[in-house]
Amino acid sequence: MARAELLMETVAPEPDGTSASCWSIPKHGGMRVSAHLYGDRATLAEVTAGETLTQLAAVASLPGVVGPVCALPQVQPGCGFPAGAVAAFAARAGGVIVPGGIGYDINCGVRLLSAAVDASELRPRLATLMDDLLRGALYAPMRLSAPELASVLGHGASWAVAHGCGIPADVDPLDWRGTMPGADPRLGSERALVRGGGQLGTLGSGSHFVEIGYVERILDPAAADALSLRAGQVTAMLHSGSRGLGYQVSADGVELMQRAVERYRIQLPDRQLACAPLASDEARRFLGALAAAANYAFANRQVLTHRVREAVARALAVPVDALGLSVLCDVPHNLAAFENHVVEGRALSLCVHRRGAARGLPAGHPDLPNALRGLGQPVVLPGDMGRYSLLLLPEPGIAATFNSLPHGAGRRLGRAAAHGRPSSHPWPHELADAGIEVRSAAPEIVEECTPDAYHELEAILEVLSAARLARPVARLRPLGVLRG
DNA sequence: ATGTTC
Repeated sequence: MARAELLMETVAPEPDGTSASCWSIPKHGGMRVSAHLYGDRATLAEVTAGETLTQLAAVASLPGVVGPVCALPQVQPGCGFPAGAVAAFAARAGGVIVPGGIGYDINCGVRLLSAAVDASELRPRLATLMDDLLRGALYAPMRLSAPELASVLGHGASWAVAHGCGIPADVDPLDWRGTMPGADPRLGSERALVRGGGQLGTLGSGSHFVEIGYVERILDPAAADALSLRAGQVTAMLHSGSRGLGYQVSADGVELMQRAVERYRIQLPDRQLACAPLASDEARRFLGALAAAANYAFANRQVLTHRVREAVARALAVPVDALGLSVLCDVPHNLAAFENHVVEGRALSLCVHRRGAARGLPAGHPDLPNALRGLGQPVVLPGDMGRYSLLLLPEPGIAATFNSLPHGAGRRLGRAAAHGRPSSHPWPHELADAGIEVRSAAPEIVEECTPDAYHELEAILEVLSAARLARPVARLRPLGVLRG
């Protein structure tokens, strides 16, 4: 059957009045649960044209899955498991852990900082700042001894704070306060340990970035006030993960699970969805390594935060303390974690996999720190470096996605497709004209980041608002971008 | 995403 015909038969607005912002893919073939797709008609058309629909159906057929499998607006085909998708599994129902449902960059995420200083103060020093960051934040690794690395893997962001990178309050807004529980510092792989020893405090390449910007517009004054956000103030956003260590843990995990699939005789629709029962020894080993790699990423973003603070302070010739550059949020988007959810009136402990998807806890959630209990968990939604990003707050409807949001604008064009663009698109000169300072070790990376390679954030926001997943609090505008 | 093929 042609894929378009399959979609015509299986995707339809729900009878209970679900709007065009959420589409249901009913169970068919081997699916154990339905899948929900959040998006406008254009998103639906993209999903129809590619592999995403098949991949969603494959994920929805895995053992112990608790529906619905959710596809967020920027969803795209991934390695077996779509990027921008969420799937939850119940250990008691034979649920599994799926390394492919986390992604190769374990606990890759985006952190947002906001400063007490105004953008007008920074603008004259911007070029100097970006040159400084290019030298100091892109690749300036800390060398860790084996015991030091073990401590990083066990303690995450707090290790970095205890070693001079930041202040204790930095970890307050972080999930698990920056220390994911259950970490096994042995990782189960010597190679992963070797790779981790020399990369802490490095940004990474590809889509990883540091962006210096400012609050362009407040969209929800009461929420912005509660977060001490005001128009004009300097922001810093950084996107980085667990580097070679996380990659190795993930690759080791896929290999481990491919053996587990045979051992437990799991029927797989796609080899890349290799998995093991959450109750198995294989899962126990992988989950320990996963938490350790997540902690490495938390520590990495903390070290990078320290580097950014030092560079901004140097640029303005003020002490670091005077910047008030505080952590507004730190949003992992490649992770799996055990969480309590209520599904069809039943309280369940679920292992929620978020691949290219953020977690956003709604107001009142018991896992929120006291300071955010009444407001909900702020989530930054990065756009592209020529336009803007958004700060969001979860809305009550977010329970429908297991408290998940998209992780950014998402690529519309592949990185290769963004190369060799016609001269009618004089990117990146447009950025210079707009006063945005771009730095990268590799010029072709900048070319890959042309705004037309990304989805419109506005269209994503419309879907999030219509589905009552989140509301916008502030719009952030870039001033300078360092691309890995 | 990734010492982009140990």
